[in-house]
Amino acid sequence: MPGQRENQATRQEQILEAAYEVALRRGIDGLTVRAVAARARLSHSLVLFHFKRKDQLGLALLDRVLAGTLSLTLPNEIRTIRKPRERLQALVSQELQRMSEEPRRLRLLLEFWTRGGHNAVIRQKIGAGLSEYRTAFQDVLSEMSNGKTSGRSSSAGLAAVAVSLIIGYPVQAMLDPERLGEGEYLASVQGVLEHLGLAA
Amino acid sequence: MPGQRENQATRQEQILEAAYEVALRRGIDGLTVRAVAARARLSHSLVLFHFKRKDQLGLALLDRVLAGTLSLTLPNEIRTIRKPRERLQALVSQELQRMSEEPRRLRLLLEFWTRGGHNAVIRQKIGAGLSEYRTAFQDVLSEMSNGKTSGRSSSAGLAAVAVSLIIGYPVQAMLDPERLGEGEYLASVQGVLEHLGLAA
DNA sequence: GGCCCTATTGACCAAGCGGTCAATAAATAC
DNA sequence: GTATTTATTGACCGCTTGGTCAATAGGGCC
Repeated sequence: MPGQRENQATRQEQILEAAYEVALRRGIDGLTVRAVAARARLSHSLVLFHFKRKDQLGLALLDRVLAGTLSLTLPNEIRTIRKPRERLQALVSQELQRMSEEPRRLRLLLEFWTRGGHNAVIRQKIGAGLSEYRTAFQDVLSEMSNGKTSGRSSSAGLAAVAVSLIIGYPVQAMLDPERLGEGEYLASVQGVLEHLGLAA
Repeated sequence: MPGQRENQATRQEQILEAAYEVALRRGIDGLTVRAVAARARLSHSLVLFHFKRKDQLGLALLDRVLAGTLSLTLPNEIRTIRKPRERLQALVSQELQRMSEEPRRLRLLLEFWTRGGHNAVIRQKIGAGLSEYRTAFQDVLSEMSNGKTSGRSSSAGLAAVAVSLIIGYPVQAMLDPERLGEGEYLASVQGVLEHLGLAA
C-alpha cells in the first residue's frame, strides 16, 4: 500500500546504508537491487526510483567507501612531531592500523578496485582518491628532504611506497590472519623506514 | 552432431585456456560457462561435462593463475650475489618487474583474492600460495641476518613487507598508470631497502 | 559385427536479475 | 476542495544464468 512517505534525502541515505551493509556481507556480487531493498525493508522498485539505475547506486556506494578509507587526517600529536622521519613513521603507523581496523571495508574497496579494470568511471574515481591520498603523504615527505630527493628516492616514489606498506598488510592478512601478526609487520615497516633521509 | 571427440586431458586444458582468456578480458563476472564454451567453440554442456560444476572450473583457473604469479624462481645471477642485502634488492626488483609485466593476470588474482572473503576454498588456496611465496623471501632474509633478527624486524615481518612492496606497485598502477612511474617507484623501493641489516 | 563406454550436442528448465509500468495514497499547490 | 505532483507498491517482462537430460555418434573390445 503506497502511503507512508519519507523525505528524499533521508530515503537515499537509508538505501545507501542498506547497500553498504549488503556489500560488506555479501560482496559486490551479492549487491542486488532486491537485496538492498529487502535490507531497507522497501520494495525493489523504490530503490530504482531513487537511484535510477543500479550502477548509480554502486557509484554512490563507492564514494562512501572511498571517503571512509582513502582520506588522510593528520592529528595534532603527529603534526607536532619535530623530526620529519619520525613524523612519517607515526603517520604510516596510524594509517596501517586504521586500515586494519575495518578489513571488510577495505576488501569492499578492493572489489571496486578490480572492477575498475572494466569500468572507466570506477577506475577514475578510485584513481583520483588514491592520487589524493598519495599526495598527502608526499607533502609530509617533501619536508623530510627539504624539497630535494632523499637518497635515490623521489618523494612521489616514496609516497607510493608508503601506500604499498599501508595497504599491503591488511590485504595479506585478509587471507591468513593467524600467520601474519600485525605487530611483527608494523615493526618491520618501522625498521625499513628507520634510515630514510640519510645520504646513500 | 556429436562425433569429433578429443582426449579428456586435452579438452580440459583447452577449456581452461579459454576460461583464462575470458577471465582476463571480462573479469570473473564475465566468466560464464557459456562464454567459455563460445571461446573454445564448444557447447556449454560440454564444459559442464568436463568440469562438473562452474566453481570447479573457477578453482582450476585459480590454480593456474596462482602458479603464474605467486611462484618465486631464484635465477643464478641473483643466487650468486654475495652480499645478502643486494641479493634481496635484486630479487625484489625482479619480482616487481615480473608482476608488472602481466597486470591483467595480477588483477585476475586480485579478483579471486577479494572473493576469498566469501569463499573458504579460495581463501585457503591463495593463502597457501601467498604463504609459500612469503616463505621463499624469508629464506633469503634469514641468511641476511644470520638467523637472528635484524634491527627491530623479524624475517617473517620483512618478508611480508617485501611482498607488500612488490604487489603494491602494479596494484596502484592499474588505476593511474600515467601518474606513477615504475622506475620512480622501483628506485624508492631500493632506497628503502638500502640500509637493511644495520644495527639500529 | 555387435556392444558398451565416453564424448558431444541441443533442447529444456527454474531461478534470479535489472528494469518498466499502471495503480494508488499522501503531500502540496492553487 | 479540487488538481497536481511526489513516493510507493506489486505485477509483470525479457534476458541471462547454471544445470539437467535424452539423443546420438565414434572408438575400443571381444
